[in-house]
Amino acid sequence: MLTNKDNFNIDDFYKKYINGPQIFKKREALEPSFVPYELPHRDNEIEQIAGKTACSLRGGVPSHFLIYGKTGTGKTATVRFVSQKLAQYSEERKPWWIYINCSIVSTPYRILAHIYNTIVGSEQIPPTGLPKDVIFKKLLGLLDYKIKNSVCFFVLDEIDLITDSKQGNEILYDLTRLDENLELCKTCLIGISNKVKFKENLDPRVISSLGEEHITFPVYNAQELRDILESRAHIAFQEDTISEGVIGLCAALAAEEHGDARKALQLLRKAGEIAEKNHHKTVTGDHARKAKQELERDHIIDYIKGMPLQAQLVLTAIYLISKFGKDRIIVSGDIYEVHSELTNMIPGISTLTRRRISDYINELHSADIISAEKKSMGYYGRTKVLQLNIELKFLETILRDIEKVKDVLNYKPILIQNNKVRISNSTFRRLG
DNA sequence: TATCCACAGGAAATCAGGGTGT
DNA sequence: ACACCCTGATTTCCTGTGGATA
Repeated sequence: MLTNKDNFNIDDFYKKYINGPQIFKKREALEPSFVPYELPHRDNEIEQIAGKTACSLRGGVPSHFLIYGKTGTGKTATVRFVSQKLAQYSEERKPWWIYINCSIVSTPYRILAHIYNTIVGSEQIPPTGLPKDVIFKKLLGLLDYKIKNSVCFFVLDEIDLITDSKQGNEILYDLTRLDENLELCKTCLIGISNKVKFKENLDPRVISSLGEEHITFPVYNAQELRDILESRAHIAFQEDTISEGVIGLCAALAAEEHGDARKALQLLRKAGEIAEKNHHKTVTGDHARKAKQELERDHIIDYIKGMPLQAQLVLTAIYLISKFGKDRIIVSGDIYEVHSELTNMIPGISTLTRRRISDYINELHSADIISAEKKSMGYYGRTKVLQLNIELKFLETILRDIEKVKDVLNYKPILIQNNKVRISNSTFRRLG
């Protein structure tokens, strides 16, 4: 990271950069959004999706279906790939494909607005304000008017993110029933999920129209990952810039964690960037290993910096307890207390309830920043015992960058100051 | 063995902040 | 100005629970 601390000269930097070795030819080819001309090891899945959607070429209506598979198994890329091919073969009845990433477009209103705005090509529906049913009616009119005699595919990526709420199920139900209210246009819903068991909290009515047919994407093994990297590297890098074995190494590193192709590609890109930054002519195994470390760090940093302030304060509370309470066991009650102390010290920040803190703890847990284990202390109640999963020093550097947090990083929480006894329970004494 | 602690975590309600059309 | 809409964050209310202790 470049800061303006010593003598960084931006002119020199750019000159050096321009004259330095050129590694990339087409960096975008390593981005997740890139749709390649060929998809290695996905013939089977391509065939299945093509099979399910082909009837649209002859005016038929494909039935809704689901796609399962872990992250980085090529689900989205394959759908995009098939959709592009399909478009080549449909001259009169050009189908529409509308992609909705439920992690971004996450509410019923916004899903409807997104579909509408995508079709008209401008932001006609404002981000909020209108009643849902009004948009729904407008959308029906639009579909019939604009997509006459053709099929509109809705691809809901990360669909599992909306199915745990009542309204999420509502909107899915509405979308699967669109056709009943349409005269000329037909629709097909494709749900993509990386959780296999997400059907559990799916409305039975939705399952019956969406969940009966599905396609499952298996994870890639190391050899398959290698093939994928090989073909992308060919597009992305200049000739002879990748040294022997780098591709295999990236594939192997990514295969360690369930064969995630997105990660493998990221790794390769990062390795290239590291080489480029250091003005090396070729990408080496060292670059790849370094890339792995940096990616992990970057991910944690981005995640923490992107959290809401209250969540950052919860993490800070955990940080302070770990820092000052050597060997002390961290339980949720302690976090609540320390968090309350912190919010009282920082102006403009409200104190939260236990319930809310509990949710934030869960979020940190599922982000793997902390580990948490439910534990019973018998007569002394039940709680969660937590532990930081990242290094204290590293966490400190991240927290230091957060404006409202950095001033409290040396605060010694009260419950640690009078270490000997906990007032309302003896959890500490018993466990410590 | 009944009790009781210190929470976990689900469901629904509330609030504030961004909007709408009339 | 007014009545109403949607959302995200949070609170309120609540039921459930493992196991040491009385």
